[in-house]
Amino acid sequence: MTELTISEVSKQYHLAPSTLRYYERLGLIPGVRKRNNHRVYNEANLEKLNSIVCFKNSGMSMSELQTLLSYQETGPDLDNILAVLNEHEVSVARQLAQLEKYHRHITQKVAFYSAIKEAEATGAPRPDWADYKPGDEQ
Amino acid sequence: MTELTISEVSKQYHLAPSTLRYYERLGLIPGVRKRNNHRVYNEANLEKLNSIVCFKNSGMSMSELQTLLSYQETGPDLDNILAVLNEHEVSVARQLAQLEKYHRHITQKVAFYSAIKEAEATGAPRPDWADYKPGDEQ
DNA sequence: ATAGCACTTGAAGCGCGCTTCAAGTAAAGT
DNA sequence: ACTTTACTTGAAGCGCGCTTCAAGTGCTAT
Repeated sequence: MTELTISEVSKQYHLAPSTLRYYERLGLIPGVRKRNNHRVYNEANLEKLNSIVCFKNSGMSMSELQTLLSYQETGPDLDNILAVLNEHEVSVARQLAQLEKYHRHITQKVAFYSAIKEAEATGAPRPDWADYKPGDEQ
Repeated sequence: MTELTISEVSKQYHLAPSTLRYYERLGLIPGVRKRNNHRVYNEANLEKLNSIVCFKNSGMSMSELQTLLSYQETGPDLDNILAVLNEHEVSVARQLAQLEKYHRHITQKVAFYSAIKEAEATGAPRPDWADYKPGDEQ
């Protein structure tokens, strides 16, 4: 039975206390109890927070999060939850693919500029970006 | 010798014309020519734009981009370019790892709620999130 | 000539996700 | 008794990345 204060949660999750209060205000962390008017976070609260961090950091907006979490309160409304989750999964898969592309682009730029530096040092001919440029497919 | 108008570039890159002008204002796309006071984008401009999109969408801020592109004008300043590029590559690699984790979390939630729906339909016992929850390592 | 269209500019405005602020409270330490 | 520490609240403010706006320019079609 873990019970944490707001500053403990803040440190553990790398979120400012103001952010935690903000999330609660939006209705994202319902049912946070208080002792002497100070917040006390239980495991259920922290699990919600885990989800919030995951969804938010994977590109879900606050209002989408509100919608999703409202489906979990009322019912829970399995069909709507699954619809949102599936849609978000697709979105994250797309982001992953894009980010991998960008990562390749960046490593190629690193290789390119390293090659220029090499050439500069050895007096060899300047390399051509065309030889490094990522393919433009899609 | 490709030459595109602002609205053509806008469509091709899925960026509003106002965004293209904004980037230019920030100094991110230097040397855009004008014909009858209308912008004409050449291949060099578009290549810069490609880089901007890549770096921006992989989490680089506008001011970091300004810094990076300033290193490319003056010199170019290979050491500073490489420093920024290497740092950003590390950042993107981290983002990729995190996003993969989030993706796993989300697919597990999908599986969990699908299992609940199944159980609801068949009258089987309700599944337990503990059996789906991603490991909390790190 | 006159209208319409595609652009131009500088300045102001906007939405999101927090953050900061001033003022208050309640328990613990000296 | 008084201070310190750790929170509380509602409201206002902020930074980023654009976007919108009003007013203007110059080419083309009727």
